[in-house]
Amino acid sequence: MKIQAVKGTRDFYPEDMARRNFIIDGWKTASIRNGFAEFDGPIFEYLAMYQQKSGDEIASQLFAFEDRGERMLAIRPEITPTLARMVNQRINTLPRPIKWFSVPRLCRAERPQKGRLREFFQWNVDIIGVDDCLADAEVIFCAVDYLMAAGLGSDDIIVRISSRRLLASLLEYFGIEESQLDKVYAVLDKKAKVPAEAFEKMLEETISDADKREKVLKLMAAESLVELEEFAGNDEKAKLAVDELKRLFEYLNVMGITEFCKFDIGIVRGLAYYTGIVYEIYDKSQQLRAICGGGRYDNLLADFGGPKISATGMGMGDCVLGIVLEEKGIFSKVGVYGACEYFVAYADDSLRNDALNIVAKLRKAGKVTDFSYKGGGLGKQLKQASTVGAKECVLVGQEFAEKKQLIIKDMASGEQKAVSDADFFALIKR
RNA sequence: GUGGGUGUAGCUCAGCUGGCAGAGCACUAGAUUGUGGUUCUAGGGGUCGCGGGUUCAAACCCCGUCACUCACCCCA
Repeated sequence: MKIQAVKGTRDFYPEDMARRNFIIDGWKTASIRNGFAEFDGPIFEYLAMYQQKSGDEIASQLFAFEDRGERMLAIRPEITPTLARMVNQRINTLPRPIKWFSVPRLCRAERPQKGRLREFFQWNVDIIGVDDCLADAEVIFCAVDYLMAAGLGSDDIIVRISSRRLLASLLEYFGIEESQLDKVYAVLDKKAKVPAEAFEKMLEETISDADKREKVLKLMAAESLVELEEFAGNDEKAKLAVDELKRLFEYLNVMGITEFCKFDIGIVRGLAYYTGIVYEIYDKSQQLRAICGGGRYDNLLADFGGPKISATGMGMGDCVLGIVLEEKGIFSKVGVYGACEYFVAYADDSLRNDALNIVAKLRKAGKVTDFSYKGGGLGKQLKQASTVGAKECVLVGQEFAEKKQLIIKDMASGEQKAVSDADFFALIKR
């Protein structure tokens, strides 16, 4: 019976693994550079933990199972609940602000499509215990800092930023009832995804009052914060929300990433738990789904039985990001075998043990070293050295047997020189 | 959950009106027993997704089925 990989999963052959590591190493380095500490939790948790937040409907998209103790468990579809659980458990002893990151492997039983699989990696960066939008600015900076380090610029990506609080207060100010907000959000979220006519029709079905609808349409056309101030009028809540956004953009400006950032009132995000600033990062071509999404979720810890402490964070999956890096040609620079520093080749089988001895010495000196099991002529071995991308070859030939001399060959230039093995290892050790 | 597309060598795919199962890349070996990348030559590798039907004859036509994939729905 031929077994194949499960739908929506990936096999990571060495060349794929090189790309995956390129992404994940970049994430970790950027996180640490920005002052975040790494955490992780178990790969499965109680099913109830995810149901509690997301409802039964979401449970059908979980990989859930029962263990032998009749516990209902689920493979983690996100790590935020685990983060909330872990922080709550030690809330009184953790120094604040809590700046944590994680790169969990996650599973969601959805229909796979471009940029979305059933198993993937997601970089999460969170700041807990800071009310000020400076924390939001720092999370955004961290994401942009990574993307820049990976080789993407403001011509490639855009951070679209809005505020749930602003939208909620303005909609309320317009006279839309609070109970209707979630439905309206769902429609507004479609603004950039459907044609203008279709959008207006959807809005018509949701908001019956033509006057209110007109206001909402005008609001959605707003392109700057200045315009929003006019909408807010004298409404205190709306003004506060606009002020917060203005402060956020000021921080982003001071941090020098304004060119990446754009106010976009169409950013709503489907997730119910966002409470304030929300944002998504997109490929500039806009052909792909979001690379990254995040925002403020001030009720999260409380929802999981903890104190009411504010939090903000973002998540970035490896699937869409991988497509973008591929399209921009960034992956082509990621080598698979590039690490091999020395390849030791021997001219004759009688020199094999000498070669092996040299291999061992090089490895003990910390050098990435390889050699041929088969031997069979220098030509063969040099070919193998090329295949594994060796930088230099150490040739062990008759001159080694006679006078302990090695030939060091630079594989890029082809130049080679003879040195005594004592000199060679003295050079290596420094 | 809905709709489209595709299943042929390890990979990417060609295969006409039904008539011996193909190419490129990759792999292995040789040209080259003390010098790699290039080149040339040869070789290995197939349940044509699976099951049934039509036919003298099916990768090709028909029916069914499975898998993958793309787009919707949804998106924590």
